[in-house]
Amino acid sequence: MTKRPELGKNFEPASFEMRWYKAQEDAGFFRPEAAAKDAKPFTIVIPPPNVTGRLHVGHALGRTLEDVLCRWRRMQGRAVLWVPGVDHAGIATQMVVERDLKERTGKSRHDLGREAFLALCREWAGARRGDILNQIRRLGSSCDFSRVYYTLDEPRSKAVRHAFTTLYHEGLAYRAERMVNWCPSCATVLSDLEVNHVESSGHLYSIAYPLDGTEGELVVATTRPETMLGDTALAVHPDDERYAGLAGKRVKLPLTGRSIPVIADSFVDREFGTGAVKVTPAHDPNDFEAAKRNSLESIAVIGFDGKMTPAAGAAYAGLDRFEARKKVLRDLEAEGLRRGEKSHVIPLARCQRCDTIVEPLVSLQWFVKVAPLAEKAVAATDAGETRFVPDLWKKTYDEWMRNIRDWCVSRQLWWGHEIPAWYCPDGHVTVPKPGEGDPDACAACGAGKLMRDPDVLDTWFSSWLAPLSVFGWPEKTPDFERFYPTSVLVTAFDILFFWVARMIMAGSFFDGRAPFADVVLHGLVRDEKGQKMSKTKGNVVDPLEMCDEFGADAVRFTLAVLSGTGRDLPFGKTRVAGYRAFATKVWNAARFALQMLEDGAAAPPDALDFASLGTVDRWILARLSEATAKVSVALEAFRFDEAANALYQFFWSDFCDGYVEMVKPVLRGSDVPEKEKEKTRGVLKLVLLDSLALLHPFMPFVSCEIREALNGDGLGLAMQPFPEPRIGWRDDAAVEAVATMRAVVTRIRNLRAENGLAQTELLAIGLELPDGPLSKEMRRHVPLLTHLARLKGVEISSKVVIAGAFRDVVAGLGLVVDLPKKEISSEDTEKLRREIEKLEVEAEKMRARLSDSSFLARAPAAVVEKTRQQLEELSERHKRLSGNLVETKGA
RNA sequence: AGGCGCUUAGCUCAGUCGGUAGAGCACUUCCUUCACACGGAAGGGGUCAGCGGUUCGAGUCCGCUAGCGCCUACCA
Repeated sequence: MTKRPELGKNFEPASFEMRWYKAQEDAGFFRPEAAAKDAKPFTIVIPPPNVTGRLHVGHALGRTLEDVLCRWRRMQGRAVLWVPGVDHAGIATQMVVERDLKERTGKSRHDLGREAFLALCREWAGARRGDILNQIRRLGSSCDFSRVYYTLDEPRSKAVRHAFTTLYHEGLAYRAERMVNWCPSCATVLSDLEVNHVESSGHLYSIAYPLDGTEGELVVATTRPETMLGDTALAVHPDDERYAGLAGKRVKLPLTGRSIPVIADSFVDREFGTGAVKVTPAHDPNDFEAAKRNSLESIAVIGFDGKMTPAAGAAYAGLDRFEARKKVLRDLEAEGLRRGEKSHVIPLARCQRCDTIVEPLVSLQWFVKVAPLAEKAVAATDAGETRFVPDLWKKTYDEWMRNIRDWCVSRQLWWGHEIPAWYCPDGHVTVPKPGEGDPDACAACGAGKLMRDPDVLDTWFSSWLAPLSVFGWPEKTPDFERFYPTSVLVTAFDILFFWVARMIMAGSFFDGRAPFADVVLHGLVRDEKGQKMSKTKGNVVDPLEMCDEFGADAVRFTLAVLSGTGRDLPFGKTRVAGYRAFATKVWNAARFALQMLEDGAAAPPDALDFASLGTVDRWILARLSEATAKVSVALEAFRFDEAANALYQFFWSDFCDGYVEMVKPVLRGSDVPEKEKEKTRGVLKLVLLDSLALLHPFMPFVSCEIREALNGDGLGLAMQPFPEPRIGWRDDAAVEAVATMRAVVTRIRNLRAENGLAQTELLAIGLELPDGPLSKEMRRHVPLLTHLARLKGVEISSKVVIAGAFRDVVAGLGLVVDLPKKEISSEDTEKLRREIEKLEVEAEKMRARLSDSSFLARAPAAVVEKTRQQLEELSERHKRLSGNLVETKGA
């Protein structure tokens, strides 16, 4: 038998959190095998953090919500499998390793060679992987670490190859020369999603192109003068009268002397600039298309290194593209061809990774034709196979799917999945069939000397397969059979397109089933003031440091409470400190309960006969049941904030401030029969244990530590049943009685405070209410009222006469308080007057409503009735409060 | 340029079926009484962005205006 822990006076989460994590992981609780054999699975695949990184608050949020779901479902008896993983992060990792290599040895990856560099990456990633997984553990995440996946390991490589070769042979993966987003700094192509569009201030320059053969010039406006060196035409709108007759003529391209045609094409916007536009097919997507339509030549004047090519002319070749811009402008100035400039806002495309301005370049790359996949994905989501939470994201998803463009999947990197494509000396492409090995000869010509494509695949090409590949797909493994499709995906909305949409495409296409039933999209974590966290602002909060300072339980609870309705969440130290106070409260309430339970036996839960319990006991059980129901309903709807708040409210207000204070006189009273005490101790223990179980998904550590002190078996709460609402515990009469008592006590305390009465000054009061169940309850609880409100006498009847006493209406009953000081100060009189005035205004509104025939005719009877009652209560209260004033005057 | 969202207490945010507004933090006063000062008790504080409409009744539904945020996009 394990020794029960003592709950120390100070709450120190660090002293037990990791002990509990290890105990539960070692016990195998986090594996689905811990559940009953026929248990229904509940599955989540973790969005794999980058191997380069350290866990940030965004991860902490996602992992917290996932863990709440997993722990909750596990307690409900489901076979929970939460698969952890790590992403190899192509560009990010390669950049970090390259930088490190440069710093240590001064060498570049090219100096080292591909194989040696990859070995370095593997070593580096391998060393980091464990750290990330331990950071996930630190948060309390109950993942099955026997099933860790890494997006670049053997099973995942198989899946990637299977997916790519399948797409290729279905005609959905193809190689083509297209205009792509090129990052000159990363020296790779990027997908459209990896480019950020940032509005920046720039200039719109006007340049004159002299007509060839005749007098005159054509002025065009451009934001990128350096590309003019690659112009192969000028374009005007066919219906533009200003330029009528110019189409078909030629102009002299300044600085080069080349003669280029003027064409008419309706893609030109007549309103913009001068209405005439230069056409640079090699460096602008629009112009690229226009060139195809008009059979124009394409001249690349900017290279993959971001520098001007020889085709730009000897004067410019080798210059950086932005240097070239300046020189072109100077040279045009010198030739007298500049026609002014104005400032202009340009949406600049920047590399998501390094912020370099992306260059549109024509290049031969691999693409995936995603439209057919998108169609399947939308069909799946339309059919409700996958639901979005909150569902407004469905619109965004649909919109993106409708306008989807082909996905460029090749990357000119070394770190990643190699593309399974081979080329023969004649340039034929050979891609093996799914399941086949590497080819020996060209599929087209049989040539033997094949060269593998040197490029790797976009990292997201492995990520989008995650829900399939983590279970060993395309193999029909037992895990795949049992756990695919998964239950829930939790992630931030910023990767809806990158990842979520693509996973749904992959699942629907490759397997025929969408990969998850629900997608929970949470907001982005910001700092306490709602500002974006950034290193430059210095407002980045490290969740692991927060766990060390306040405990993982507090961090988790805070994130859950803030997760709200999918909006951004303002997170920071003071918030976490606030919820650590809640953990402390739980801790101290447990210490109190333990003290009480030491005094004698507690009735075991199954021996508690609800009907035989006192009102206060029945009240707390009814409230517990209500709270339990709220938590369950909220969790079913993924409203983590509502669930957490319901627990917070119940535990602090009802249990600590209410129940505990009300049972103290019972448990400590010398005249209370032991039998009654035993029952109340039983209820106290039961409510605390149930609260801990309800709390466990949110605060797994402190809940276990306390339960162990109460009921030590060394096992904690992970496998304990999750409480369910009890219909038999519903007790409206008890709820009303206690609410009334608490309202009365509050009003008396309030009067005491307003009149500056000391605690030692005992008051005589009267409660006016008709005979009935409520008055019986009040009579029964006179000792309790006396204790809570510091009274010396309580008279209960339909009419209480105490000369000069203060009269009010509280919770529907008349309250008479014999205040020792009969004169009300002028300040208090003023306050009373204001209160009475407010009542008059309110009452007047109600009278007006009740005399409105259309209200009486059209409003539901219940609403009318309720209004009548309210008016009655208001009038009664008005009468009594006014009476206090009259008596003062008379005195 | 399109699409989506937001505007409620000093701050950060909830608000279900339309029935007359809540929480946390902060603030004020009192209290170290035997679970807890990371606490207790009692308070103060809101024209629900503005205008109009539907309705007996609007924070809630509809339209417009203003401000803010996000996403998507090949206007040089």
